[in-house]
Amino acid sequence: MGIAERKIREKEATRELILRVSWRIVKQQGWQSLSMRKIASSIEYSVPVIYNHFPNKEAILLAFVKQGFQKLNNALCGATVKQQSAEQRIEALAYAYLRFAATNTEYYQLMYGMGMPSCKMVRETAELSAFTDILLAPIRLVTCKNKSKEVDPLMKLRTFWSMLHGLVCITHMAGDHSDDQNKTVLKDFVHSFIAGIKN
Amino acid sequence: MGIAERKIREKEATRELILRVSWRIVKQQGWQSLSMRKIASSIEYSVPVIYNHFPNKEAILLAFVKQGFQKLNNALCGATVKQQSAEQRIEALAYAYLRFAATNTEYYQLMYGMGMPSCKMVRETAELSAFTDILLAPIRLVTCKNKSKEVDPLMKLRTFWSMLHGLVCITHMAGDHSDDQNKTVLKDFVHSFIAGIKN
DNA sequence: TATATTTGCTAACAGTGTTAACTTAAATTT
DNA sequence: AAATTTAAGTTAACACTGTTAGCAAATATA
Repeated sequence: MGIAERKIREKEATRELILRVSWRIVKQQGWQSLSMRKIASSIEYSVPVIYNHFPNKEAILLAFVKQGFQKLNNALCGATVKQQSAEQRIEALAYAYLRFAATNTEYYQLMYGMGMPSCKMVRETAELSAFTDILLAPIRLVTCKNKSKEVDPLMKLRTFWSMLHGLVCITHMAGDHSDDQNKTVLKDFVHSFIAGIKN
Repeated sequence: MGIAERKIREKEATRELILRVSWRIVKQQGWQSLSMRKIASSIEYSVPVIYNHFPNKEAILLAFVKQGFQKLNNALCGATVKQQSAEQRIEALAYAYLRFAATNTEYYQLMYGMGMPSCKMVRETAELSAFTDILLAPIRLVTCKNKSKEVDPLMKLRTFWSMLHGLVCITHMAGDHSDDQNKTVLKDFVHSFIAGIKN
């Protein structure tokens, strides 16, 4: 009996439809003004139908958070494979991170700006732990190589992440998307960061 | 005729009452659930009265943003006066910044988390330009001293601010308020930052 | 074909920010 | 002091928001 399967397929289809129209609304009007009624009218169903696919509005936004981290992870992975040394990889990661934040502002805002409920989220969502793993890998390589000083890779990860996110925030806030200054700041950052874990 | 003056005084009094009860609500229930009706019932007036003192709700929150930057500026100034060298001042600023963010989470969230309308705000609000001046002063001192390389103080300010804010964000997100790790990361940051502007 | 189940709808509840219209109180002018 | 003007504060509404209970219709199972 393929009926059940067809139903599952249909359900999945409308679920993705909801996400698709939601994303269109987010891009057009900002995620602040995404509403259940707007979604409902876009998918040409009544409002309660949405609740058959998502427990609440937050779950829809959370889906985008995960989607965003997946995209970010892909971008980061794509940036590392080309590089040879761990140091070059770290630098490439930093550039890729900033490029992602600059070109996917809606995603980035959702990923970080949603009132930061992330205390539990960091551990629970797979996409986020994958993200930290990607950043951690080349850091581990460098820290292991030089055993003169004992440096905690997890601490260095935090340093690196703080650096990147801070730069994105301030850049975003200044409304300055001329990458001139940013690249200089980033270069500055990355080089001193790498120097900090090497010696 | 002191009537007009008394009226001005009364008006100012209820304005401050609005801010006072609003802040109480923010601290108790979070700024997300601050509402005009809650404010109205707290001040024992009807809702439209609030609009005689503030054009809209955002203006109330903006008042807290300014208040927050004033408090931050005070904390930063208090931290610098004790220090002798510019390098020590920079380090003290960094610690004071993190301490402020840790102890005044509500303020910090409002100052940065309000959907970042700050594009115009950065230039327009006096408290923010005062803030940047405070950070900029010791940076300028160090950059001027060493004329071997030409470093842009404004760029270094961005680097410094990014560093601090990024660290606050990630710390906040991790829900980790044990200052052990943070202090190590911050020390790491500050030293490499100072090294970056010296040579 | 009759029964059970899922699906989708309308309408409502309890909120939100904001504002127009009206009443009451206060201050000014005659 | 009385009449008029001005300011203050109220109620009630508008247009939204997320969420859910109750009911009708379409579908799948027995």
